[in-house]
Amino acid sequence: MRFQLLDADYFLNGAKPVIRLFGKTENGNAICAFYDKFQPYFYVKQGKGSVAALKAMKEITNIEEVKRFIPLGYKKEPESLLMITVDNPQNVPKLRDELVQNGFEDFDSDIMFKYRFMVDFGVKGMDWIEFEGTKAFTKMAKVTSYHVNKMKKIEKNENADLKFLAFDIECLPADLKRPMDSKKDPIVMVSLSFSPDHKNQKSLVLVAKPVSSSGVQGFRSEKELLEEFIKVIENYDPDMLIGYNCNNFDLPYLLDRMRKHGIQPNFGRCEKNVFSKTFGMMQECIVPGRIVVDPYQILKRDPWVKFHRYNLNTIAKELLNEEKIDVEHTEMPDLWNGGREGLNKFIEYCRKDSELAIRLVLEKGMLDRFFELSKISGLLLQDTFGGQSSRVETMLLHEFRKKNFVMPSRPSKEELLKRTREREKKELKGATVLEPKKGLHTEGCILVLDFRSLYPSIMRTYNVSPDTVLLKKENVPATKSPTGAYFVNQAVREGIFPSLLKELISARGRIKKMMKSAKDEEKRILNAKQLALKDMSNSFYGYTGYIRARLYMIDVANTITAHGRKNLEKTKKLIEDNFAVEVLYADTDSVFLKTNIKDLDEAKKEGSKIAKFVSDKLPGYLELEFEKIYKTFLILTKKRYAGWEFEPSGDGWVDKIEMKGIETIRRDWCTLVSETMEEVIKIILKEGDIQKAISRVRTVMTSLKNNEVPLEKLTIIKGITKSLESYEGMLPHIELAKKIAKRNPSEAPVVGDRIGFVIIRGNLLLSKRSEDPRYAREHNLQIDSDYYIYSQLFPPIERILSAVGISKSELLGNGRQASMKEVFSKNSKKKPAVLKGWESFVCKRCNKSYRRMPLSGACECGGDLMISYHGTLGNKVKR
DNA sequence: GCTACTCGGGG
DNA sequence: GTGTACGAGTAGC
Repeated sequence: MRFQLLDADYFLNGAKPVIRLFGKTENGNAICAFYDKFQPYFYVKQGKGSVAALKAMKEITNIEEVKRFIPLGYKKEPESLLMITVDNPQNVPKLRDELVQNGFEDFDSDIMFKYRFMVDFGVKGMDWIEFEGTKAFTKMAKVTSYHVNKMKKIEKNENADLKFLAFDIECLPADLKRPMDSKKDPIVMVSLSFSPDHKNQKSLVLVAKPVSSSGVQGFRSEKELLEEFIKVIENYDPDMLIGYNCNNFDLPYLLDRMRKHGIQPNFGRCEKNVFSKTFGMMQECIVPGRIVVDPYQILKRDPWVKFHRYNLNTIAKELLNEEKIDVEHTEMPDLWNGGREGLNKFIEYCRKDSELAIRLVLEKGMLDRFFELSKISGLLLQDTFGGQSSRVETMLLHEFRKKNFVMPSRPSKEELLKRTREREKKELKGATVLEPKKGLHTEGCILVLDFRSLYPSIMRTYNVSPDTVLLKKENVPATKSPTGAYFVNQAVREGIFPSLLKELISARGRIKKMMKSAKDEEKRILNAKQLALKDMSNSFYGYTGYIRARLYMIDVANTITAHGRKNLEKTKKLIEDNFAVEVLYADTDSVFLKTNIKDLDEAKKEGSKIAKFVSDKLPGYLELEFEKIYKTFLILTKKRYAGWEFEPSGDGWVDKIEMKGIETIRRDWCTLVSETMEEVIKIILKEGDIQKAISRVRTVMTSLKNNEVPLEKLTIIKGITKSLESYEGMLPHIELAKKIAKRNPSEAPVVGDRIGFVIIRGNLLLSKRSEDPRYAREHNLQIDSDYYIYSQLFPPIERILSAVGISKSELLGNGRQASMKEVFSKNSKKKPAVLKGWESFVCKRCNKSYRRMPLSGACECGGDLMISYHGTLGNKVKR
């Protein structure tokens, strides 16, 4: 028999642990395999511990002396350790603690039993397993089950056919002013979406009301509804249970409501109930034998793609070009209690949410990457949704088993504290970021070159690894790192990290080659695989500096960044000494070079030439690559720039505006600001016309003054995070919330609401002049154009324009106007004084503020200028 | 500019 | 479950 491993756990048969593997066969049948011949064990180093005490412990079934390497620092020979076998996994923590108290040092003692098993059998998550066994008749699984005698991993690339079920609940709040309360507020609806179809239906909505129609099933009570929910899941038997934010909301809520009605939340694939665990702010729900997929959590943690907001509506709009049905949660009670029409709307609203959730997962191939991460790291699919460190550690565990290493325990509270304190003295130094040549660059193409996987290459080139660093001076061939640490040469021993990286990188190379001839489905999977490999290779450096890592080694982390800094310096020098280009900027692993080449193809040639030249002169695996061209480039500060990018594509070029670190969209800006910023940047980069950019801003200012901007574009949205009374300061949205509450107590905003407001004209304090846009329109209130110009529009626009030499007063039209020639002239040596950050020059007499010192040294009105910092006036400026 | 704290999603 | 868990953005200094 063969199956693909989806989930695993264990149960006790008397005192005997039985491993339980859940999976899917090649025919798409759910299956469960039991293995009862595996014993828990861990290692200790004797230290000051007493072996006699050890032998007296009755839970220990065997003690064996073994030789193992400990991967903290280079050791020539393995050490003598005691391998302790235990009757029951549950006894391990207690025993371990006792032994540690007794002076032993523990290893491999906090590895979950299922992973211990998988590692020892060389099986990773989503692997295919072939086994011999006999059919089992047991209550310990609800799917076809077997007792396994022999098993092994087999090579097979395809994935089994899986069943997906997405769900969404709707609750009815008893009190609209309070947050949802699972003790009081019932679940009135649950929608389910299936893939493939369930009984020829794509979806189903269960409703706690006696209504029924196609795709709608009514019930007399919440209790009956919940019981049916469990039945449908059991009946359909999905592998994946999908819900948007279901880990934090839907599932815990369902569990609470089921508990209230005395319903066992048993909708996994065995006798074990569904449960949720809380840690810190997060919750995670476990459905034994199935995989809980929460698209919200997956998207939120995705390091490659960022969204402005992560609510289902925004995400569905961005990814599926589809929106939720428009129902405010405050109208839910009315829809529920009103007529059939409202109820239908509510039902379809609910249905749509689970449809969107399942479509996100399936149409966007959201799980592809995690299937591959699972196969590479060894984690069960469910666990790949978590952090990077567990991926690294599980992969290491597999490698350690092969190479005779043991795994140190997770750091204790005390150890964490120690590390934090140590960190204050011996900080983790980061990468080099060169001070950029600020401003607009349009004279020639800007070449961007960067190092192909810099940190992995460094680790491989210099054999940097936790198990190759010399903890004390030793007489072995070793190389000194820029930090002064020594790492043994590869000939002595290839480090575990470099060797794993070698495998990951060469596997990625193979996959990328295969991708070239692949298409459609195959190509998609290969792409997911190569991304997962890249993800994994990039995790190793960060892991060594991650404070909770089992193999936390700050010296190793520091060595890596030190090599990176040295390498970047060397690269800069090599380029400056040998090519007629100017290094405008460099950050970590990339350099930005200004050329005088106008032609894209020629620029590309030059870029490749420089990349090759540098790569040839750098050691080992370090390789500089030509990445892209910017025809024009605007850099404001370190990490903040925009460029008109051209990327080679086939025979031609594709262009786009690329922005890094320059935010055009922020929650606390109205859309007018975002739009204007984008336009301004586009004009500057594509047309190189700063005057046009300025006049664009002036046009916006004018239309603000003339009341021509629609209120939607001026609405600022802020959330209410606590009760209105508990706000101490004056905040516009809070004052508005109070106003609304006074006008119409039934609409009073509550915690969690987001308030949209505009600022209207008047003599009151700013925060008192916030108004509901609808109310403002109905009562024909005028907006405060000055507020929008000076407080909203200007700060971000000014940051951009000041980088191209335009001051605020110039922008306002009351200062000297910079001519095109002047703006573009390369070296206007007579630079007027320019202040940093939020500083400005303010006239003592008329209060006019200047970003740059006027040439006269005084204000237009003749008044003295003062330096203002954060709005506080400081020293008088000498004329 | 830097640090501390808050909040996210869900109804 | 042989365990553990964040990070971006904003307010406050």
